[in-house]
Amino acid sequence: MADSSNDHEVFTYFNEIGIIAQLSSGLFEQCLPEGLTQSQFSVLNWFVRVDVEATPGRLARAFQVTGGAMTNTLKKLESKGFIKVEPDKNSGRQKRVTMTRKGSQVRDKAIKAVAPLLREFAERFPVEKLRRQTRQLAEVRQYLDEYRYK
Amino acid sequence: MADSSNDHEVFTYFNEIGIIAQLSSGLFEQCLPEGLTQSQFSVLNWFVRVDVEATPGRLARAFQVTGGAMTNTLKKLESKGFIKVEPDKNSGRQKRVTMTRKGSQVRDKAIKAVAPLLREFAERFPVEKLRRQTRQLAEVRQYLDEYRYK
DNA sequence: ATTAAATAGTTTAATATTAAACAATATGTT
DNA sequence: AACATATTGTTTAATATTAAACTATTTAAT
Repeated sequence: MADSSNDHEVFTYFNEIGIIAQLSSGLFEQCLPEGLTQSQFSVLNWFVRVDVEATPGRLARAFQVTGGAMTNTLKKLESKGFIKVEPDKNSGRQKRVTMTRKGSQVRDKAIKAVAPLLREFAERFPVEKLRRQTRQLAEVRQYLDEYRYK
Repeated sequence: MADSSNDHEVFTYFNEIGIIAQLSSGLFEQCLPEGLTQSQFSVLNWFVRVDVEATPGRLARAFQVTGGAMTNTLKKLESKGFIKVEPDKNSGRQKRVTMTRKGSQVRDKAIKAVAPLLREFAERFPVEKLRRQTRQLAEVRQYLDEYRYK
């Protein structure tokens, strides 16, 4: 059977994706202001894209990291004054996380800092092509996301 | 201008890639035998795909990690008897790394362990489509790889 | 009502990684 | 030949992450 040669091609596919992820998040992180890490930025950005408030657990699930990792990230963000963490009035074990004005400003600043990279990239790779690829990638992402619960 | 909406689409593109990288390397690593990590496996696999011997520096460059990280990875592999690290006869500061027979066996075992995942994936995503995507991804990878030296 | 089980968040110990300092060796310049 | 510089690899301190133990609270079962 030709199966084992297919293996190699699937492997190569994921290999390319892995390298791109590494390179892009490296370039990306270099731009971030205020010593923001990728994960810290992601949390701030979440508050813009998804919802204005969250529990630590919801964020941990959203980014698929452990609770401990999220506790750590939130501590860093809180100590810089970018988020506020309060006890939930209705539930004694949950907490309520929100982004502060300052957090929102630094998120905007980060977006601006990263924009030139994105623009330059979009010049080289036309957005229509990118959009097509993104659609295909989304299918793959969805497949893998479901696969991990099997 | 419509530039800032383009930004968003480029961002989404890299976001999908980042998530796929995370999920796939997670699934992948779960399969690996002998407590091999992704980086350890990658080094063993390099000895099959690229060359039968290397210096630590060459490997560090190949995987784009720091020298310290490679030192650590090689120590782990050496302690399990999967590679051999010797001083280079011709150069006093370089070392010579090779894979042992045992290392080669465990690499083959890892490949077999991962194969079912790859097969199942290839059933859902036909290899011709994958190949096309891989070609596009390789262009992007190359672009980013050059970009980081600018 | 008690007790058992599940859930939310934190802490701890271990690991993989990086950046920076370091040691040893090689190369180049004068 | 002597000295400065570059290269190779390791070590150290710091960080981000995970898995597992733990605490506190809520929900479910009897």
